[in-house]
Amino acid sequence: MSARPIAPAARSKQQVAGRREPSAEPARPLSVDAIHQRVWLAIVEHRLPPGTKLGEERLAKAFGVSRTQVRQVIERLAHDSIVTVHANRGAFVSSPTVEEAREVFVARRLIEPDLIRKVAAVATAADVKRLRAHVVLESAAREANDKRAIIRLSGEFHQIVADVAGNRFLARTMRELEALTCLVISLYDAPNVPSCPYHEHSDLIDAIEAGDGKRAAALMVEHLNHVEGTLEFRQASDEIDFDAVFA
Amino acid sequence: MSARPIAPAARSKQQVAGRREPSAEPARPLSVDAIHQRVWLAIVEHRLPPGTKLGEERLAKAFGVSRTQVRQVIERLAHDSIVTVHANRGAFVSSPTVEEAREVFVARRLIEPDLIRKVAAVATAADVKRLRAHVVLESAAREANDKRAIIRLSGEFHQIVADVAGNRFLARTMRELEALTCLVISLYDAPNVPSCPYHEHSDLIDAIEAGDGKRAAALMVEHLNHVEGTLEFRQASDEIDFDAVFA
DNA sequence: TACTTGTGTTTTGTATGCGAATATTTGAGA
DNA sequence: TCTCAAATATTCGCATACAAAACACAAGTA
Repeated sequence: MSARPIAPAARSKQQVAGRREPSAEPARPLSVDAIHQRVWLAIVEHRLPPGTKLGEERLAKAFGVSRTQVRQVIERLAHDSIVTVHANRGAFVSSPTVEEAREVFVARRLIEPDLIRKVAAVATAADVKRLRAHVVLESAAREANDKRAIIRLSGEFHQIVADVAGNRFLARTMRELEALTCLVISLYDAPNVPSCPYHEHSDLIDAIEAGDGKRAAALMVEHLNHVEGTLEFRQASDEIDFDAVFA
Repeated sequence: MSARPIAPAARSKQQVAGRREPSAEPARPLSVDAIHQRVWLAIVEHRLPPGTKLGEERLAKAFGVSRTQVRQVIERLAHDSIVTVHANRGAFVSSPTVEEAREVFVARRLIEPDLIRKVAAVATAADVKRLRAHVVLESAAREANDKRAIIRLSGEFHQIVADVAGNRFLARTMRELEALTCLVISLYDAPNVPSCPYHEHSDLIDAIEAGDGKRAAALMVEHLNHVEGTLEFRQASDEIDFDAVFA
C-alpha cells in the first residue's frame, strides 16, 4: 500500500467536522478503500478522537455515498479494532483501556525488535535512503509544529521499517498496532511531550545502515520504552467502571 | 471465563460447534458471528479447500439468511485473509503462495517462542491442566484417525497458548496465523505426514510446567521448524504467473 | 479447427425502504 | 424545581430490488 495521504478533496454539503468546499464537483463517489483510508487517517491524526461517534448517515453524507459503503468501512475499521461498534447503538472510535494500551506496547516490543534486526540484515542502500528521507519530513513537520503530521509521520516510520522487513503479515499487524498506539497516545499522553523523539529514529537508521542488527533491536526496545514512558496511564475520564470503584 | 476457545472470537453468544448443517435448516437464523465461525472452521478443517468459490447466494441459502449477512461474513474472512475476493468475481478460499507460506512461518517463529516463554512464566496449574486436557483430545482424535479433528485441535493448542499469554492482540494475530497455517498445510503438505506430532505439544507443556521459558521457546522453534519441514513447497499447479514465465 | 464475436444468464455491487432498538424530548406529578 | 414516565425522533440492522459486470455458450469467420 502506497503510503499516499490523499489530497483533501472531500466533497460534502453540510456537517461540522472539517472545512467544506462547496466544490461544484459531484464527480466521483470515493471508493470504499479511499474512504477507509481517510477515516483511518483522521483517527490516527486525532481529528476524530477516541469516543467520537461515527454515525452512518453522517459519514455517508460527508463522503457523498450511501450507508452501504460506510457500513463496509466501519466493519473494516472495527476489525482493525480502532473503532468499536456497540450493537444497535453505532460505531465509536475506540478508547483502549489501560490494559489494552499496555498490551499494545508489549506486542510492539515483541515484534519490532526482531523486525528491525531483520531490516538491518537485508536493508539496501535505497531502503536506508528512504528512511532518511522520511526522517527529514519528520524534522520539517516538527519545525512547522504540525502536530498532525508529526503523529502521522512518526507512525509511518515504523511502518516503513515493517515494510522493508518484507513480511506481509507482520507489516499488517504493525499497521494495526501503530494505529492503536496513536489512540493510546491520544488518550494517555502527558501534555506536550513529543511522542517520538526524532533523533531516536535517526539512531535506528544508523544501526540499520551499519548492519548492526543487535544494536538496532536494542535501540528499538529503548525507543518503545521511551514512548511508553511518556504516557500517564490514568483512568480514562469518561470510562469509569463504577462496579469496580465500589467493589 | 470462556468455556471453550473457538477459532474466531465469537463476540456475544456462540452456537454449538459440531453441528452439521444439512442445507435447509428451518431453525432460527444464525447470527453473523455464528456463520463466520462455521465457515472459518470449515476452511480450517479443509472441508472448503483453497480455491473453493464462496458464492454469496449459495452461502445465503445454505445458512438460510440473506446475502447481506453473508457479505459481512465474507468481508471478515477476507480481512482475516483466509479468503480472497476478486472484484466483481466473487470470494475464494485463499491459496497462499509459497512466499506467503514462508512468511507465515517466519511470523510464527518470531511471535510464538516469546509468547510461550511468557506462558512458562505466568501459567497457573489450571492452565497446565487445560493444556494437558487438550493434548488428551488430540491423542483421541489421532486414535480415531479423525483428520479434521486433528487439524483443528492442533491449531487450538497453539491458540490456547496464545490465550494464556494474556495479550489480546497477539492472540488474535496468532489466530490468523494458525488459520493461514492450515491453508498452507492443505496446499503444501506432503501426503500423510502428521502435521503436529503430539509428543512435541506434550514436551512444550512439560517445559511450561517446569517454568523453563528458555527451553519452552527453544522447543517451540524446533516444533515450528518441524511442521514447516514436513511441507513441500512446490509451485501451486493452478497458479502460474505467465508474465513471470515469459519475462 | 481455432479464434473471435455476439447474446443470454448468472453473480456481484450498490441503493433504498422498513422494522426494531435506542436516544431524546416532553409533560405530569410530587 | 426536580424526578420519572410516556411520546417522539433518530439511528441501526436487515432484506430486497435494481444496475452493472463477468461468465458461458452459440454462431460466425478465416
